[in-house]
Amino acid sequence: MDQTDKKIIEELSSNSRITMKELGERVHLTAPAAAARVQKIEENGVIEGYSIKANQAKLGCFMFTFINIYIEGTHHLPYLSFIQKQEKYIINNYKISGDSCYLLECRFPSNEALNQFLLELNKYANYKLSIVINK
Amino acid sequence: MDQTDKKIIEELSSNSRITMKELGERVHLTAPAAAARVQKIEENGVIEGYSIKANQAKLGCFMFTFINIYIEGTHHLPYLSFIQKQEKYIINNYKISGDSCYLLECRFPSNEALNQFLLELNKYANYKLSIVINK
DNA sequence: CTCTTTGACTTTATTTTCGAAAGGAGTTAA
DNA sequence: TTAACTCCTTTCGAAAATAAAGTCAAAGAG
Repeated sequence: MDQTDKKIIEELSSNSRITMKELGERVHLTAPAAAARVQKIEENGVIEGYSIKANQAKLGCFMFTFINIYIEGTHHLPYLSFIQKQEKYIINNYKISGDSCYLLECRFPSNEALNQFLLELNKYANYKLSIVINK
Repeated sequence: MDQTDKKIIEELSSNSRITMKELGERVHLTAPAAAARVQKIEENGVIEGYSIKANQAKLGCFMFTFINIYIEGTHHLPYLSFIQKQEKYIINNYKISGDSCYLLECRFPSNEALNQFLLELNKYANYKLSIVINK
């Protein structure tokens, strides 16, 4: 993991569909050399996958939210199995140290979907809702 | 934006370095047809970019945090210009409705970097720190 | 000091993919 | 019917990826 590898990760972060030839040029390598490095970085688990940045609003999900989860006592399992079933709304469930137990990153297609979700969620945990206005 | 387009976005979300030929096969199209659709989706702004999922811990950033930002009064500009200068640590700055004004998503390479950042941050805003233990 | 090994790179050659162009099928409307 | 449009496939030359072979420098052993 030298400077060239870091540059490769930087370049792929900003555009992962770049060709190996172009990537090579940007880090002063030939295409095969760049491809070999990328493969090694993948094998080391530093690159876990290739994805897109999608505009959620244009995909019909105009509500982007963070939900702090508060669970009394030590029975986290009912909550955890609940959110596993709700994967279509949930982007990430962070276990955190601090005020609350978890921080849920979610998106919803409508107010109704959000409302329904919160009603269900309330059976398992208390929450504090934050709606993202802007990035 | 029909079912095929949604499938394309799904496939590219899970692997954006897939070839147009393979993408086409997965959505029952030829390579040129798939490429044409992807281009349209890009032009519509639904796909904003192509990126990687990098393992932050293996990149040497073992502290992943959320920081709730509280600003008294209406002078957000000093804070906003401060975080623009701190881009190397900051993944996202969400403007939110709810308890706090902003939610900062950050990663730090060390406790010292975090400490230094918080000392600086405190000149512009009050905060509440949450450290991510697990995803 | 010389020989060998190793690792990272380049060069070359082959296979695969891309991307532009042309054309066909289905739909809509005059 | 014909024209215009959309969306697709087929075709083919250009570009990129990939595999294989060769180069070079550093490190270690005899």
